[in-house]
Amino acid sequence: MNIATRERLLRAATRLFADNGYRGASVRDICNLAGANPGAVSYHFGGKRQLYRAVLRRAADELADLGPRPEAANGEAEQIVLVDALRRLFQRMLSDDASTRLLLRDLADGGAVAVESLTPPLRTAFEQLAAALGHGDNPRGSAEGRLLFLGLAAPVFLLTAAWPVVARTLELEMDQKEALLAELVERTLHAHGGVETL
Amino acid sequence: MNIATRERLLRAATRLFADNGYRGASVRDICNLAGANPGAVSYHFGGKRQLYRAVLRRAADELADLGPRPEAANGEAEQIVLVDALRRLFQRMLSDDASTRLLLRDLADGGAVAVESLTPPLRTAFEQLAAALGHGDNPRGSAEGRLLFLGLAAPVFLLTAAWPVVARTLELEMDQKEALLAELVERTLHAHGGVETL
DNA sequence: ACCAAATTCATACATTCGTTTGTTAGAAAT
DNA sequence: ATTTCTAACAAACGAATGTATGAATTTGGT
Repeated sequence: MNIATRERLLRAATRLFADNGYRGASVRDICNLAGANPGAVSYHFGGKRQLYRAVLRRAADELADLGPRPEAANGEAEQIVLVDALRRLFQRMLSDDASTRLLLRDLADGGAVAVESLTPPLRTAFEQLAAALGHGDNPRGSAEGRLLFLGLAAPVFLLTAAWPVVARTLELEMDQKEALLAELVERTLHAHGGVETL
Repeated sequence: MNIATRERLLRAATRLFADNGYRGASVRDICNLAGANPGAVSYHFGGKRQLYRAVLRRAADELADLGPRPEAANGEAEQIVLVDALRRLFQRMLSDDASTRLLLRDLADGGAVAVESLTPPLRTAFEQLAAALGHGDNPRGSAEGRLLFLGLAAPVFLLTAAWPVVARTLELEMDQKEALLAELVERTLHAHGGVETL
Protein backbone atom coordinates (compact mmCIF):
# COMPACT_ATOMS: atom_id res chain seq x y z
CA MET A 1 0.00 0.00 0.00
CA ASN A 2 2.50 2.53 -1.12
CA ILE A 3 0.56 5.36 -2.70
CA ALA A 4 -2.58 4.34 -0.89
CA THR A 5 -1.60 6.05 2.34
CA ARG A 6 -1.49 9.40 0.67
CA GLU A 7 -4.89 8.78 -0.86
CA ARG A 8 -6.36 7.58 2.43
CA LEU A 9 -5.04 10.69 4.11
CA LEU A 10 -6.73 12.84 1.50
CA ARG A 11 -10.07 11.10 1.93
CA ALA A 12 -9.96 11.21 5.71
CA ALA A 13 -8.93 14.84 5.68
CA THR A 14 -11.72 15.73 3.28
CA ARG A 15 -14.33 14.30 5.60
CA LEU A 16 -12.92 15.69 8.83
CA PHE A 17 -12.16 19.12 7.39
CA ALA A 18 -15.65 19.31 5.96
CA ASP A 19 -17.24 18.27 9.24
CA ASN A 20 -15.13 20.23 11.71
CA GLY A 21 -13.27 22.90 9.77
CA TYR A 22 -9.54 23.41 9.49
CA ARG A 23 -8.66 23.88 13.12
CA GLY A 24 -11.40 21.57 14.29
CA ALA A 25 -9.87 18.58 12.55
CA SER A 26 -6.63 17.56 14.21
CA VAL A 27 -3.78 15.89 12.40
CA ARG A 28 -4.06 13.01 14.84
CA ASP A 29 -7.72 12.45 14.07
CA ILE A 30 -7.05 12.52 10.35
CA CYS A 31 -4.19 10.06 10.63
CA ASN A 32 -6.26 7.87 12.92
CA LEU A 33 -9.12 7.74 10.45
CA ALA A 34 -6.68 7.04 7.65
CA GLY A 35 -4.88 4.36 9.66
CA ALA A 36 -1.56 6.18 9.57
CA ASN A 37 0.91 7.78 11.93
CA PRO A 38 0.62 11.26 13.39
CA GLY A 39 3.62 12.25 11.33
CA ALA A 40 2.22 10.98 8.06
CA VAL A 41 0.71 14.34 7.22
CA SER A 42 3.99 16.16 7.57
CA TYR A 43 5.75 13.46 5.61
CA HIS A 44 3.41 13.28 2.66
CA PHE A 45 2.22 16.84 2.38
CA GLY A 46 4.73 18.89 4.32
CA GLY A 47 2.29 20.03 6.98
CA LYS A 48 -1.33 20.43 7.88
CA ARG A 49 -1.83 23.63 5.92
CA GLN A 50 -0.64 22.08 2.69
CA LEU A 51 -2.79 19.03 3.23
CA TYR A 52 -5.75 21.36 3.61
CA ARG A 53 -4.88 23.13 0.38
CA ALA A 54 -4.59 19.81 -1.43
CA VAL A 55 -7.97 18.72 -0.11
CA LEU A 56 -9.63 22.00 -1.08
CA ARG A 57 -8.12 21.96 -4.53
CA ARG A 58 -9.30 18.44 -5.17
CA ALA A 59 -12.80 19.28 -3.93
CA ALA A 60 -13.01 22.29 -6.19
CA ASP A 61 -11.73 20.38 -9.22
CA GLU A 62 -14.15 17.58 -8.50
CA LEU A 63 -17.07 20.00 -8.61
CA ALA A 64 -15.67 21.78 -11.63
CA ASP A 65 -15.45 18.55 -13.60
CA LEU A 66 -19.19 18.14 -13.30
CA GLY A 67 -19.87 21.35 -15.18
CA PRO A 68 -20.36 21.65 -18.95
CA ARG A 69 -17.30 20.61 -20.92
CA PRO A 70 -15.80 23.21 -23.25
CA GLU A 71 -15.84 20.88 -26.27
CA ALA A 72 -19.59 20.37 -25.95
CA ALA A 73 -20.25 23.88 -27.18
CA ASN A 74 -20.18 22.95 -30.85
CA GLY A 75 -22.37 19.89 -30.70
CA GLU A 76 -25.66 19.87 -32.53
CA ALA A 77 -27.87 19.24 -29.48
CA GLU A 78 -26.35 22.02 -27.45
CA GLN A 79 -29.20 22.52 -25.07
CA ILE A 80 -29.60 18.86 -24.17
CA VAL A 81 -25.94 18.36 -23.37
CA LEU A 82 -25.86 21.58 -21.44
CA VAL A 83 -28.94 20.83 -19.43
CA ASP A 84 -27.59 17.40 -18.57
CA ALA A 85 -24.37 18.90 -17.28
CA LEU A 86 -26.26 21.47 -15.25
CA ARG A 87 -28.49 18.82 -13.77
CA ARG A 88 -25.47 16.76 -12.68
CA LEU A 89 -23.78 19.77 -11.18
CA PHE A 90 -26.86 20.96 -9.31
CA GLN A 91 -27.69 17.55 -7.90
CA ARG A 92 -24.15 17.18 -6.70
CA MET A 93 -24.17 20.57 -5.01
CA LEU A 94 -27.56 20.02 -3.45
CA SER A 95 -26.54 16.73 -1.88
CA ASP A 96 -24.41 18.08 0.93
CA ASP A 97 -21.26 16.17 0.22
CA ALA A 98 -17.88 16.98 1.65
CA SER A 99 -16.70 18.96 -1.36
CA THR A 100 -19.54 21.43 -1.19
CA ARG A 101 -19.25 21.93 2.54
CA LEU A 102 -15.52 22.45 2.20
CA LEU A 103 -15.95 25.16 -0.39
CA LEU A 104 -18.48 26.89 1.83
CA ARG A 105 -15.89 27.03 4.59
CA ASP A 106 -13.34 28.34 2.14
CA LEU A 107 -15.74 31.11 1.17
CA ALA A 108 -16.14 32.05 4.82
CA ASP A 109 -12.36 32.24 5.01
CA GLY A 110 -12.11 34.59 2.07
CA GLY A 111 -12.60 32.12 -0.74
CA ALA A 112 -9.02 32.05 -1.99
CA VAL A 113 -9.26 28.51 -3.33
CA ALA A 114 -12.80 28.94 -4.60
CA VAL A 115 -11.89 32.00 -6.65
CA GLU A 116 -8.85 30.38 -8.10
CA SER A 117 -10.23 27.03 -9.14
CA LEU A 118 -13.96 27.60 -9.50
CA THR A 119 -13.86 30.63 -11.75
CA PRO A 120 -12.70 28.96 -14.99
CA PRO A 121 -15.40 26.25 -15.06
CA LEU A 122 -18.02 28.78 -14.05
CA ARG A 123 -16.93 30.95 -16.94
CA THR A 124 -17.28 28.23 -19.55
CA ALA A 125 -20.63 27.25 -18.06
CA PHE A 126 -21.76 30.83 -18.36
CA GLU A 127 -20.60 31.18 -21.94
CA GLN A 128 -22.23 27.95 -23.06
CA LEU A 129 -25.42 28.80 -21.28
CA ALA A 130 -25.59 32.20 -22.93
CA ALA A 131 -24.74 30.70 -26.32
CA ALA A 132 -27.38 27.99 -26.04
CA LEU A 133 -30.05 30.52 -25.14
CA GLY A 134 -29.22 32.94 -27.91
CA HIS A 135 -27.36 35.64 -26.02
CA GLY A 136 -24.49 34.73 -28.27
CA ASP A 137 -22.35 37.76 -28.82
CA ASN A 138 -20.50 39.03 -25.77
CA PRO A 139 -22.83 37.68 -23.12
CA ARG A 140 -20.79 39.20 -20.32
CA GLY A 141 -21.42 42.68 -21.59
CA SER A 142 -25.19 42.48 -21.58
CA ALA A 143 -27.39 42.84 -18.55
CA GLU A 144 -29.47 40.00 -19.98
CA GLY A 145 -26.56 37.62 -19.84
CA ARG A 146 -25.62 38.56 -16.33
CA LEU A 147 -29.19 38.18 -15.17
CA LEU A 148 -29.45 34.78 -16.75
CA PHE A 149 -26.30 33.56 -15.06
CA LEU A 150 -27.14 34.94 -11.66
CA GLY A 151 -30.71 33.75 -11.95
CA LEU A 152 -29.38 30.22 -12.07
CA ALA A 153 -26.29 30.40 -9.88
CA ALA A 154 -27.79 32.39 -7.03
CA PRO A 155 -30.69 30.04 -6.19
CA VAL A 156 -28.47 26.97 -6.41
CA PHE A 157 -26.00 28.57 -4.08
CA LEU A 158 -28.63 29.75 -1.62
CA LEU A 159 -30.35 26.39 -1.43
CA THR A 160 -27.01 24.65 -1.10
CA ALA A 161 -25.66 26.76 1.70
CA ALA A 162 -28.70 27.91 3.63
CA TRP A 163 -31.47 25.47 2.87
CA PRO A 164 -32.58 25.04 6.50
CA VAL A 165 -33.16 28.77 6.79
CA VAL A 166 -35.03 28.96 3.49
CA ALA A 167 -37.15 25.92 4.26
CA ARG A 168 -38.21 27.32 7.61
CA THR A 169 -38.91 30.72 6.12
CA LEU A 170 -41.11 29.41 3.31
CA GLU A 171 -42.60 26.70 5.56
CA LEU A 172 -41.47 23.91 3.28
CA GLU A 173 -40.50 20.39 4.23
CA MET A 174 -36.83 19.57 4.32
CA ASP A 175 -37.13 17.13 1.42
CA GLN A 176 -38.55 19.70 -1.01
CA LYS A 177 -35.25 21.28 -1.77
CA GLU A 178 -34.79 19.67 -5.17
CA ALA A 179 -38.38 20.40 -6.13
CA LEU A 180 -38.10 24.06 -5.24
CA LEU A 181 -34.86 24.46 -7.14
CA ALA A 182 -36.29 22.70 -10.18
CA GLU A 183 -39.26 25.05 -10.14
CA LEU A 184 -36.96 28.03 -9.85
CA VAL A 185 -34.57 26.98 -12.59
CA GLU A 186 -37.36 26.08 -14.98
CA ARG A 187 -38.99 29.47 -14.60
CA THR A 188 -35.70 31.27 -14.95
CA LEU A 189 -34.77 29.42 -18.12
CA HIS A 190 -38.22 29.93 -19.52
CA ALA A 191 -38.12 33.63 -18.74
CA HIS A 192 -34.96 33.86 -20.80
CA GLY A 193 -36.50 32.05 -23.72
CA GLY A 194 -34.77 28.72 -23.23
CA VAL A 195 -35.42 25.08 -22.71
CA GLU A 196 -38.70 23.93 -21.30
CA THR A 197 -37.73 21.38 -18.71
CA LEU A 198 -34.61 20.85 -16.67
CA MET B 1 -15.54 50.69 33.47
CA ASN B 2 -17.72 48.10 35.04
CA ILE B 3 -19.98 46.75 32.37
CA ALA B 4 -17.64 47.99 29.69
CA THR B 5 -15.36 44.99 29.94
CA ARG B 6 -18.16 42.66 28.97
CA GLU B 7 -18.96 44.85 26.01
CA ARG B 8 -15.33 45.12 24.96
CA LEU B 9 -15.05 41.36 25.13
CA LEU B 10 -18.08 41.03 22.87
CA ARG B 11 -16.70 43.44 20.32
CA ALA B 12 -13.25 41.90 20.29
CA ALA B 13 -14.69 38.41 20.05
CA THR B 14 -16.94 39.45 17.17
CA ARG B 15 -14.00 40.68 15.17
CA LEU B 16 -11.67 37.79 15.93
CA PHE B 17 -14.32 35.11 15.51
CA ALA B 18 -15.33 36.62 12.19
CA ASP B 19 -11.74 36.80 10.98
CA ASN B 20 -10.40 33.49 12.23
CA GLY B 21 -13.36 31.31 13.13
CA TYR B 22 -14.21 29.78 16.47
CA ARG B 23 -11.11 27.69 17.03
CA GLY B 24 -8.89 30.14 15.25
CA ALA B 25 -9.58 32.90 17.74
CA SER B 26 -8.00 32.13 21.09
CA VAL B 27 -9.35 33.32 24.39
CA ARG B 28 -6.04 35.03 25.02
CA ASP B 29 -6.16 36.98 21.77
CA ILE B 30 -9.72 38.07 22.47
CA CYS B 31 -8.87 39.19 25.99
CA ASN B 32 -5.74 40.90 24.73
CA LEU B 33 -7.68 42.86 22.12
CA ALA B 34 -10.28 43.75 24.75
CA GLY B 35 -7.64 44.75 27.27
CA ALA B 36 -8.71 42.15 29.79
CA ASN B 37 -7.35 39.08 31.54
CA PRO B 38 -7.33 35.56 30.18
CA GLY B 39 -9.89 34.64 32.81
CA ALA B 40 -12.29 37.42 31.85
CA VAL B 41 -14.11 35.24 29.32
CA SER B 42 -14.77 32.51 31.84
CA TYR B 43 -15.87 35.06 34.41
CA HIS B 44 -18.27 37.06 32.27
CA PHE B 45 -19.61 34.37 29.95
CA GLY B 46 -18.77 31.08 31.62
CA GLY B 47 -16.50 29.87 28.86
CA LYS B 48 -15.43 30.33 25.28
CA ARG B 49 -18.36 28.43 23.78
CA GLN B 50 -20.93 30.60 25.52
CA LEU B 51 -19.09 33.74 24.48
CA TYR B 52 -19.29 32.51 20.91
CA ARG B 53 -23.01 31.90 21.22
CA ALA B 54 -23.52 35.37 22.64
CA VAL B 55 -21.56 36.90 19.78
CA LEU B 56 -23.47 34.95 17.14
CA ARG B 57 -26.82 35.79 18.66
CA ARG B 58 -26.00 39.48 18.75
CA ALA B 59 -24.79 39.41 15.15
CA ALA B 60 -27.99 37.72 13.98
CA ASP B 61 -30.23 40.07 15.94
CA GLU B 62 -28.30 43.04 14.62
CA LEU B 63 -28.97 41.96 11.06
CA ALA B 64 -32.55 41.06 11.82
CA ASP B 65 -33.25 44.52 13.25
CA LEU B 66 -32.42 46.05 9.89
CA GLY B 67 -35.23 44.20 8.15
CA PRO B 68 -38.78 45.45 7.70
CA ARG B 69 -40.59 45.99 10.97
CA PRO B 70 -43.82 44.05 11.47
CA GLU B 71 -45.83 47.16 12.34
CA ALA B 72 -44.95 48.80 9.04
CA ALA B 73 -47.23 46.45 7.16
CA ASN B 74 -50.35 48.58 7.69
CA GLY B 75 -48.90 51.95 6.73
CA GLU B 76 -50.22 53.78 3.73
CA ALA B 77 -46.93 53.99 1.84
CA GLU B 78 -46.18 50.32 2.16
CA GLN B 79 -43.84 50.02 -0.74
CA ILE B 80 -41.67 52.97 0.19
CA VAL B 81 -41.14 51.82 3.75
CA LEU B 82 -40.48 48.31 2.60
CA VAL B 83 -38.01 49.31 -0.05
CA ASP B 84 -36.17 51.47 2.45
CA ALA B 85 -35.86 48.58 4.85
CA LEU B 86 -34.65 46.28 2.12
CA ARG B 87 -32.11 48.81 0.98
CA ARG B 88 -30.72 49.14 4.51
CA LEU B 89 -30.57 45.40 4.94
CA PHE B 90 -28.91 44.78 1.60
CA GLN B 91 -26.32 47.49 2.01
CA ARG B 92 -25.47 46.13 5.43
CA MET B 93 -25.06 42.61 4.13
CA LEU B 94 -23.04 43.71 1.12
CA SER B 95 -20.56 45.62 3.25
CA ASP B 96 -18.66 42.67 4.61
CA ASP B 97 -18.94 43.47 8.27
CA ALA B 98 -18.23 41.04 11.06
CA SER B 99 -21.87 40.06 11.54
CA THR B 100 -22.29 38.80 8.01
CA ARG B 101 -19.05 36.89 7.99
CA LEU B 102 -19.94 35.30 11.31
CA LEU B 103 -23.26 34.08 10.01
CA LEU B 104 -21.55 32.62 6.97
CA ARG B 105 -19.34 30.60 9.26
CA ASP B 106 -22.35 29.51 11.22
CA LEU B 107 -23.98 28.30 8.03
CA ALA B 108 -20.87 26.29 7.18
CA ASP B 109 -21.14 24.74 10.64
CA GLY B 110 -24.75 23.73 10.12
CA GLY B 111 -26.41 27.08 10.66
CA ALA B 112 -27.93 26.36 14.06
CA VAL B 113 -27.89 30.00 15.13
CA ALA B 114 -28.84 31.30 11.70
CA VAL B 115 -31.91 29.10 11.49
CA GLU B 116 -33.05 29.97 14.95
CA SER B 117 -32.67 33.72 14.89
CA LEU B 118 -32.78 34.64 11.21
CA THR B 119 -35.97 32.82 10.28
CA PRO B 120 -38.52 35.07 12.04
CA PRO B 121 -37.33 38.35 10.51
CA LEU B 122 -37.01 36.70 7.12
CA ARG B 123 -40.56 35.49 7.43
CA THR B 124 -42.00 38.93 8.16
CA ALA B 125 -39.89 40.37 5.35
CA PHE B 126 -41.31 37.79 3.00
CA GLU B 127 -44.89 38.43 4.05
CA GLN B 128 -44.60 42.17 3.73
CA LEU B 129 -42.89 41.89 0.40
CA ALA B 130 -45.60 39.64 -0.95
CA ALA B 131 -48.30 41.88 0.46
CA ALA B 132 -46.80 45.04 -1.00
CA LEU B 133 -46.56 43.47 -4.43
CA GLY B 134 -50.08 42.11 -4.48
CA HIS B 135 -49.48 38.44 -3.77
CA GLY B 136 -51.56 39.04 -0.73
CA ASP B 137 -53.41 35.89 0.19
CA ASN B 138 -51.24 33.03 1.38
CA PRO B 139 -48.03 34.03 -0.38
CA ARG B 140 -46.21 30.99 0.91
CA GLY B 141 -48.52 28.66 -0.93
CA SER B 142 -48.02 30.14 -4.37
CA ALA B 143 -45.08 29.50 -6.63
CA GLU B 144 -45.20 33.19 -7.50
CA GLY B 145 -44.56 34.21 -3.93
CA ARG B 146 -41.71 31.77 -3.49
CA LEU B 147 -40.10 32.92 -6.70
CA LEU B 148 -40.36 36.52 -5.67
CA PHE B 149 -38.73 35.88 -2.34
CA LEU B 150 -35.94 33.71 -3.69
CA GLY B 151 -35.39 36.08 -6.59
CA LEU B 152 -34.43 38.71 -4.07
CA ALA B 153 -32.81 36.69 -1.32
CA ALA B 154 -30.69 34.44 -3.50
CA PRO B 155 -28.75 37.16 -5.36
CA VAL B 156 -28.14 39.11 -2.18
CA PHE B 157 -26.81 36.02 -0.51
CA LEU B 158 -24.65 35.03 -3.43
CA LEU B 159 -23.10 38.44 -3.83
CA THR B 160 -22.56 38.66 -0.10
CA ALA B 161 -20.85 35.33 0.31
CA ALA B 162 -19.11 34.72 -2.99
CA TRP B 163 -18.65 38.07 -4.64
CA PRO B 164 -15.01 37.53 -5.66
CA VAL B 165 -15.99 34.40 -7.55
CA VAL B 166 -18.92 36.10 -9.26
CA ALA B 167 -16.91 39.17 -10.15
CA ARG B 168 -14.16 37.13 -11.75
CA THR B 169 -16.65 34.98 -13.60
CA LEU B 170 -18.57 37.92 -15.09
CA GLU B 171 -15.37 39.95 -15.53
CA LEU B 172 -16.63 42.78 -13.40
CA GLU B 173 -14.62 45.11 -11.22
CA MET B 174 -14.65 44.51 -7.51
CA ASP B 175 -16.46 47.77 -6.81
CA GLN B 176 -19.44 46.97 -9.02
CA LYS B 177 -21.08 44.72 -6.49
CA GLU B 178 -23.73 47.19 -5.41
CA ALA B 179 -24.47 48.16 -8.99
CA LEU B 180 -24.95 44.58 -10.10
CA LEU B 181 -27.21 43.81 -7.18
CA ALA B 182 -29.27 46.92 -7.79
CA GLU B 183 -29.72 45.93 -11.42
CA LEU B 184 -30.75 42.45 -10.39
CA VAL B 185 -33.19 43.51 -7.71
CA GLU B 186 -34.78 46.15 -9.90
CA ARG B 187 -35.44 43.66 -12.69
CA THR B 188 -36.74 41.06 -10.28
CA LEU B 189 -39.14 43.49 -8.64
CA HIS B 190 -40.25 44.79 -11.99
CA ALA B 191 -40.83 41.27 -13.29
CA HIS B 192 -43.16 40.70 -10.39
CA GLY B 193 -45.10 43.88 -11.03
CA GLY B 194 -43.65 45.96 -8.23
CA VAL B 195 -41.84 49.15 -7.54
CA GLU B 196 -39.77 50.76 -10.21
CA THR B 197 -36.57 51.72 -8.43
CA LEU B 198 -34.81 50.32 -5.41
C1' DA C 1 -15.25 56.37 55.77
C1' DC C 2 -16.44 51.65 55.80
C1' DC C 3 -17.69 47.16 54.39
C1' DA C 4 -19.31 43.71 51.33
C1' DA C 5 -19.82 42.47 46.78
C1' DA C 6 -18.23 42.59 42.29
C1' DT C 7 -14.50 42.72 39.23
C1' DT C 8 -9.78 42.44 37.60
C1' DC C 9 -5.46 40.55 38.04
C1' DA C 10 -1.18 37.41 37.73
C1' DT C 11 -0.28 32.80 37.76
C1' DA C 12 -0.59 27.97 37.11
C1' DC C 13 -2.71 23.71 35.56
C1' DA C 14 -3.78 19.87 32.57
C1' DT C 15 -4.59 19.01 27.66
C1' DT C 16 -4.07 19.08 23.10
C1' DC C 17 -1.94 20.78 19.17
C1' DG C 18 1.47 20.30 14.89
C1' DT C 19 5.80 18.92 14.07
C1' DT C 20 10.40 16.69 14.57
C1' DT C 21 13.23 13.05 15.64
C1' DG C 22 15.60 8.58 15.29
C1' DT C 23 14.70 4.12 13.77
C1' DT C 24 13.01 0.04 11.23
C1' DA C 25 11.27 -2.74 7.25
C1' DG C 26 11.29 -3.63 2.58
C1' DA C 27 11.98 -2.72 -2.20
C1' DA C 28 15.36 -1.10 -5.84
C1' DA C 29 19.72 -0.59 -7.50
C1' DT C 30 24.43 -1.56 -7.81
C1' DA D 1 25.15 -9.98 -1.70
C1' DT D 2 25.61 -5.37 -0.44
C1' DT D 3 24.28 -0.78 -0.61
C1' DT D 4 20.70 2.92 -1.24
C1' DC D 5 16.56 4.83 -0.70
C1' DT D 6 11.70 5.46 0.30
C1' DA D 7 7.86 4.77 3.30
C1' DA D 8 6.03 4.11 7.77
C1' DC D 9 6.55 3.87 12.54
C1' DA D 10 6.66 5.07 17.85
C1' DA D 11 7.98 8.52 20.82
C1' DA D 12 8.62 12.98 22.38
C1' DC D 13 9.10 17.93 21.79
C1' DG D 14 7.86 22.82 22.58
C1' DA D 15 4.16 25.75 22.04
C1' DA D 16 -0.47 27.08 22.56
C1' DT D 17 -4.95 26.11 24.18
C1' DG D 18 -9.15 26.71 27.67
C1' DT D 19 -9.91 27.00 32.29
C1' DA D 20 -9.31 27.30 37.47
C1' DT D 21 -7.45 29.59 41.51
C1' DG D 22 -6.72 32.91 44.95
C1' DA D 23 -5.08 37.43 45.87
C1' DA D 24 -5.55 42.34 44.81
C1' DT D 25 -8.35 45.98 43.45
C1' DT D 26 -12.31 48.68 42.45
C1' DT D 27 -17.12 49.76 43.00
C1' DG D 28 -21.45 51.13 45.18
C1' DG D 29 -24.48 51.51 49.09
C1' DT D 30 -24.83 53.02 53.92
